[in-house]
Amino acid sequence: MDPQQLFSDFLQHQGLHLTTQRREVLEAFWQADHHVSVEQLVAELRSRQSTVGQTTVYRTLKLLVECGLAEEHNFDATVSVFERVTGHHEHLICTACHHIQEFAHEELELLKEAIARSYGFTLQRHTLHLYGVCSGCQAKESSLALQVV
Amino acid sequence: MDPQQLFSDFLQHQGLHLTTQRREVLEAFWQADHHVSVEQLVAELRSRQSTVGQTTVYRTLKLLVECGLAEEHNFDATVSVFERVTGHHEHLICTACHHIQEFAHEELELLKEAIARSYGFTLQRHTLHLYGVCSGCQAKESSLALQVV
DNA sequence: CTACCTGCAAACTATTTGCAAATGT
DNA sequence: ACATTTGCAAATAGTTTGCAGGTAG
Repeated sequence: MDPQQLFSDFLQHQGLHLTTQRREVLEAFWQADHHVSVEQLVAELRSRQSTVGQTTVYRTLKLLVECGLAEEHNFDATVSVFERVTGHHEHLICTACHHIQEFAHEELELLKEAIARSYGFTLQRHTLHLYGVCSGCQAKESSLALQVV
Repeated sequence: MDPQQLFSDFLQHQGLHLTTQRREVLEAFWQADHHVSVEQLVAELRSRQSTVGQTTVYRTLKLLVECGLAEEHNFDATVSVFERVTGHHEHLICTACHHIQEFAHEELELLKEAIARSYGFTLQRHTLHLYGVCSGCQAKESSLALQVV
């Protein structure tokens, strides 16, 4: 479904207003990199001649999370990053270059359901973060090691 | 292996000093709840008549993470919590009462290794967080629903 | 004796909030 | 009309850092 439509419906249902700023934030967010921080999103908006304040970006992203269009992640850092929700997937995070590789895994989904059930938990959501070094950075590291030697 | 011994060896190897404060922090940390925030650990130390400052607790926990005795987690909150490292395990987090249930799962470990390998990643560590409602809170919620009705 | 450590206070950073003016329905 | 929204500036909260005096090796 069209995200603008979904957002608009959500706002109406909550008695909230669909403002120019909220439309601009969603549009920029939806077209930006898959993972953006508030700072990055503000920069993107500025480059689009939008004058939306950073406070509004924070508040709008919170709304987008509420209506299920966005997901917030912390990974390792102190800044939160937001990603648009399309389907569920997990993350492989390179600790060297901070590249994020997404992946989905059917078997894992089933496993996780079974585990939660066995502990009497009703699952709401989950995050699987695999931290490691990606192939590109491994190549760089080994050539660096040669130089040092 | 004895954690105090491991810590002592680690410090010596790094040319750092084993101070009274560092010994106290490790001891309190090792005996405290499985998951503690800095604030909780300081409170625990105070109740033991220790006068260690909170800055030192932050710095010592960082050292404990470096030498592999502690792990830092953020879960959903803004505060970091630290847990002592014994063996690897995952976390089920109750979003209602914030209870944390730990579990280990052999099959999952293998799966995760296979996934990382298939994307050319060399795995360093990973976190699987399952968020949901525990059985106790589900019971409370349903009785609450009856009252409202 | 020398480099490391402590703890206070101040700095820092990401995020949140109060409020007066502006805006959507 | 009227509640909601905006954006600035100020507050907040967790964590980090500078520094002067103290301590381990």
